[in-house]
Amino acid sequence: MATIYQVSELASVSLATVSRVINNNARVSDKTRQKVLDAMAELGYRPNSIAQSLASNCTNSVGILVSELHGPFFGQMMAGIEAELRAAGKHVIFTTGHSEEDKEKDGIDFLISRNCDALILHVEAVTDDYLLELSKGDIPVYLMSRLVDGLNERCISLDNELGGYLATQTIIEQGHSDIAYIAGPKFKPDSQDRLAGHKRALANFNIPFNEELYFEGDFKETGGSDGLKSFIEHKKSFSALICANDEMASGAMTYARELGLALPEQLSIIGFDNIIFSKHIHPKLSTIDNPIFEMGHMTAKLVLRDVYKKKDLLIKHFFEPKLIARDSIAHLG
Amino acid sequence: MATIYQVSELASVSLATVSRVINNNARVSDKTRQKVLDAMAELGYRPNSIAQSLASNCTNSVGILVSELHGPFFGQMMAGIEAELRAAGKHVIFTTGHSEEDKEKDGIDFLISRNCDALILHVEAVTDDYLLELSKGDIPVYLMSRLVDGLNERCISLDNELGGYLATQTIIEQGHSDIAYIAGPKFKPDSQDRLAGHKRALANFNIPFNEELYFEGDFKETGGSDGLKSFIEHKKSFSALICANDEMASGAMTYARELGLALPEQLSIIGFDNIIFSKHIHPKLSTIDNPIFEMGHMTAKLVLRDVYKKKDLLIKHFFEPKLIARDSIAHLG
DNA sequence: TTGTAGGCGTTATCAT
DNA sequence: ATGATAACGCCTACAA
Repeated sequence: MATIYQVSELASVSLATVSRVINNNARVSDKTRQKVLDAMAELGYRPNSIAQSLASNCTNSVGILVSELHGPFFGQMMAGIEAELRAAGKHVIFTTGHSEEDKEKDGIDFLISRNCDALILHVEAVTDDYLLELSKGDIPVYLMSRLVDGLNERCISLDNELGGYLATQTIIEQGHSDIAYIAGPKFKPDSQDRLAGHKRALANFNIPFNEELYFEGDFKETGGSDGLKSFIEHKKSFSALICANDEMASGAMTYARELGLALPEQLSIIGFDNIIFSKHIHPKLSTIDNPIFEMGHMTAKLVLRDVYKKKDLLIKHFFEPKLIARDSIAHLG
Repeated sequence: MATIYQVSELASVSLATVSRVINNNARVSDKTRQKVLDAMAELGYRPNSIAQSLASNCTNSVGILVSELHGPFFGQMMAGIEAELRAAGKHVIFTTGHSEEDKEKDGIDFLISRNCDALILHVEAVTDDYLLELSKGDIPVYLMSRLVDGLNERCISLDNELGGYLATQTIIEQGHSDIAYIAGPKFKPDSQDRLAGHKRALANFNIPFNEELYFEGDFKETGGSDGLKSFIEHKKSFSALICANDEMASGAMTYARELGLALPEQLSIIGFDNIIFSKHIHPKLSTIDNPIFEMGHMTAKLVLRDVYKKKDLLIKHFFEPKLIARDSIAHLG
């Protein structure tokens, strides 16, 4: 591999001049520049990015922590981030936190040790205090789908409360009042906010919240089936089921069908996230759109603006969910 | 940030000694080691991985190129790779190729420029010759789901031909002989092999291959619906549909239902890949299992063994697909 | 076992 | 506009 030194020799100029044409951040005469360019071409020279990083203290890489690498939700999120960053020549190091505090911290340490220029985190288990502390460090930290007081400028998030409200409102407006709710894990902010929205909608329509029609799921298919099973075993009666994400809605549907329930006639279901597959579930799932791909884009833009000093980037910190009405809700009465 | 030099001062030893305890690759007396360890702790020292990389010519990072970051297939693949590599302290840089030759090459260049220790590629558009040439370079290249002559030791792949055979055999054994086939894009090796298996099975059972019941899809939901639509518009008659992946099967099912077809009674469908959602499709999709998560693991192990010289790693280069029988195939006659 | 010193390939600050 | 030269933080012969 050719080095900058060999290029400078072949072009009969100094090291510094070659560096200047590489970064083109200082005036170099056209003649000299051409000589250098030719020499680089002849040698097939490529700058060594590691050496560049060491000397410039900038690695051009941003570390991303997601809960899982697979799954429709994180897939969209990563795709959004990568597309934007890659176009700017930055690269992206992914790691996982699996929604567990230790693993999240471990992942963050891992990313820090790689000298990332910035961190984009989708963390769920770690405390706000930890994040506040982390933000005092050398590496700027950005948060997706999580709002931390004092870090507002570093957060890109969805109005989950509104989403929760919307879902419940939709169900109520179709005439339902016996409504079951399968939430996500209690400790996750997304779960809490969606549930809060649900309760606000109920209150708004004067429907009491019924603990017996509440189940804490896991945001996976099993959460949906387990929840529905639990309601049924306890002989609860309800005409509609709200699931805090589409995967649980999907699990619930599969289970409902095993029970022989006609969907949506005997049970209306609504999900949350609008993952790609939700329109291929039968009946097509009504859900709340979560623009996670756009949010990924936006977070990347935020990093580009703040860390890499790109100009003219419009940042939107809050995204509004909206209803996607399909076929999984029946009108009652 | 503390440097190795400050640690050496505080511990009153030389730079070299500190380096030795960091890498513990040379004998250091327990007393000295402890002094150094204490000093590191006191300063909150962390080695600068960039400097380590420059000096040692090893970045501890492996570059991964996938077609897409989202999607159930690549999600599983990435998760498999990351889990294994992360456990070994290596990090992982992802980028995308979008199944287009230019973008794939571009992605590979991008990865190379980051001095990855190895490349794991899932490329579909680039030629074999290009890969052969690439392999002559400094960075070892590993291939997933693609077999290139001369690079066999660097490939981890699935017997797609067998999978294609299995799918078709299953359908035939249920009494079907009018069988439509929606393939993946022609240029993708996976598509070609699955189709080859399909044809072999037909031949084996003395069923002629019917061009009119063949459609080239795109491996996405739309491919399935478009294919089915095309068959129907041309008034072809068939009782079973084989899709070269689950996403197309899902798209086809959704469309079939829009047409009012009873599934599986009026149309049997089988997919390929066994993505997570396939069991939540209604009727539950029969399909061919593609152990892509395990293949990701295995590829990572291969890199660990060959590039990072880990011992005792058993490598399996070929994976066999197997049938997952569920509810989307009806017995005929 | 421990220390010395040169090198890894750049960037960046001075001069000139 | 161009050239010396000192960082950047670490690894690794080689020497002691």
